[in-house]
Amino acid sequence: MANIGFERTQYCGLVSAALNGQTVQLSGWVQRTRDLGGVIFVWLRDREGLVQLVFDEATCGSECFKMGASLRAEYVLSVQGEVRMRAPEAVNAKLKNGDIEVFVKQAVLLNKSETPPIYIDDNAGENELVRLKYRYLDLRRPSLQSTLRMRSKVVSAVRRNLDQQGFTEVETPILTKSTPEGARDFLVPARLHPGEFYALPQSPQIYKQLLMLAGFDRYYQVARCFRDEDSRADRQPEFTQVDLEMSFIEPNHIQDVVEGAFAQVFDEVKGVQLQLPLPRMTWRDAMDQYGSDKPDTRFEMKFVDVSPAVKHCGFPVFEGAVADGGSVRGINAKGLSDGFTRKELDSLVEFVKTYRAKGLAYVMVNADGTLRSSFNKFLTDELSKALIDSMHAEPGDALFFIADKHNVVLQSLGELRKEIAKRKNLIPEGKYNLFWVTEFPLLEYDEEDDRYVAMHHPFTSCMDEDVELMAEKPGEVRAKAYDLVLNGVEMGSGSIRIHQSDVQAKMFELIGLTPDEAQHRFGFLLEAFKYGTPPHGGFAFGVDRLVMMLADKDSLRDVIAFPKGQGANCLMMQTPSDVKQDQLDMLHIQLNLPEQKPAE
RNA sequence: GGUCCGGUAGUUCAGUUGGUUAGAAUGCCAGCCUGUCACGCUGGAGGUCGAGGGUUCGAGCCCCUUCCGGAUCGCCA
Repeated sequence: MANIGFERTQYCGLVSAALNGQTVQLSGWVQRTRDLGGVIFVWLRDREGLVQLVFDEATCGSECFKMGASLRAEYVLSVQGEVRMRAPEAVNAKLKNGDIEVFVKQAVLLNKSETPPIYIDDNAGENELVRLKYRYLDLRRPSLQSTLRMRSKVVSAVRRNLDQQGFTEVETPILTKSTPEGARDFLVPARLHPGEFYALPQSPQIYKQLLMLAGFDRYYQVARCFRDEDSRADRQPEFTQVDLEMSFIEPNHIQDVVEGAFAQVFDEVKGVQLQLPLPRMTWRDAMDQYGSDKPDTRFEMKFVDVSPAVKHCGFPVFEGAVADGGSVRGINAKGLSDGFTRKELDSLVEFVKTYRAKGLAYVMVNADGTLRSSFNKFLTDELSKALIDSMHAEPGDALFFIADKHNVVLQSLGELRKEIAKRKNLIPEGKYNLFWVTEFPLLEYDEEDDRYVAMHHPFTSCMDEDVELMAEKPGEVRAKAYDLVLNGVEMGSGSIRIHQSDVQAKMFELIGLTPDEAQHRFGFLLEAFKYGTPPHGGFAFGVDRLVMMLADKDSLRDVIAFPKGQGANCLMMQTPSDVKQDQLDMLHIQLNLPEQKPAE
């Protein structure tokens, strides 16, 4: 067998009828073989797709033919051969290039493979454990390949867009300082400073503000961020965001920049033209109408506050909630009065209970105008009229109500709204509702700690018109903070920052940091702010989530090459892992592990 | 920290009321086959039923503990 090397002339998936009659060299992995005895068909795969090889003894010679018969799945192969049209009856319409095949003249087996534990096929459904353990094989799948290529295009589009708008990309440290607010930090011991630790950044927030102070004016970074919190399908401990910051800027201008970048991404990656400027919705409206600061506006079912109508209705559950300072709100599932079986309704009751709602009340308006409800005993003529009027209900509608404390009502009814839309297919496909939620509260009350905490982060400035509220009603102060929301998912958030040292100090005080603590944690920042800090603000959005939405995936694992599992671990590398005692000794770290159960 | 789902052949799964030697498909191995394309045909190998303990004459199945994976509430400024 001649040594033909392995450098390709073409990608397998790109061989087409246009190359008919030409000799090509292809390199890739064996997808599948069909040995018919006298002729062997082999699908060869590379990043661009498949092509059918034909091993015919008359064309390739006996030695090569014998090798062809020994091929197995995932063997690495390079072949030289002639592209030929297939006979019309032999065309495979399922292959992109199923009208041609490559008659092998020479071949070299570059590597063998063990029988792989997973099939390299999008339709195969191994469980997550196997997929993550053999991630390098999982990544051979066309869907993961195309998603990661889409991700690369997204980041490229963002970079080009921001570069064009005069931004400078600056890298900031990964080894940084632990911050008391917010998520748990990942800590890194400092060998040269026994007993002291770096923290991995939750975001480059402070660095980018210092870059504004330093006069860069427009900064961005594709930044890796870390949070030591429990994972979810849409939350990884390690993630990537596009982080940007601008000086001498108003919120509208930052939003313009971000919109421009998103428009370019949607255009280049999906061929979708976004209508700019994007719509705005205040946080208050979002909460009142959808019970969420990241509403999914692809479908209706907006909230109606029926508290005034039911204040004295005689139904203890409704009356009680209002009397306790809570509320009663409802949604109208149009035309679905017959859409729910008894069992489904029960499961919806259970569903809202996971969000701490005590129950779910419903009224079905039958086609003939009669009513079926979960609280018939209390549903007087007067109450039904009040509810039907407030909910704008018509025959055929299904009304759902939750009565509880405000935040419980908002969250549980908001989740119910989404759940009903999902179950009843009320969400239109291929729609991208991208918009801003503005005027977030500056602070929210943390009942557990009995203090206010920053809703966005403690560097956020408040709206000028709300400054006077600060002293007496801090909970009502609105921030110059804004989120970007896509189809009910938070894409990113930003704000105008505090740029005055005294205001920043006051903010730390407001969220319960003693002056000593503030000085210890952020003294450098308070000092820096004294040296001519320009007004500035910025934004950051999650690359992983954006790609997840664009690629229509349900899990971040599908858009990250080497993701962590639920336990923030890596099944492939077995991380985290223990370390040698001398490594710990060098760091002056002594383990204090919980007692192991004795092995039985 | 809580709740729920799952763990049986390399893989995806079935396994009835607790009852003989734990099955199917696919993959794998061997043989046959010159137009397959999820090739076909014949034969074969392949199992710590996640682990430990208990109940029982008898456990994949019931009970307890535990490990692993996933979803989710809390948490995630």
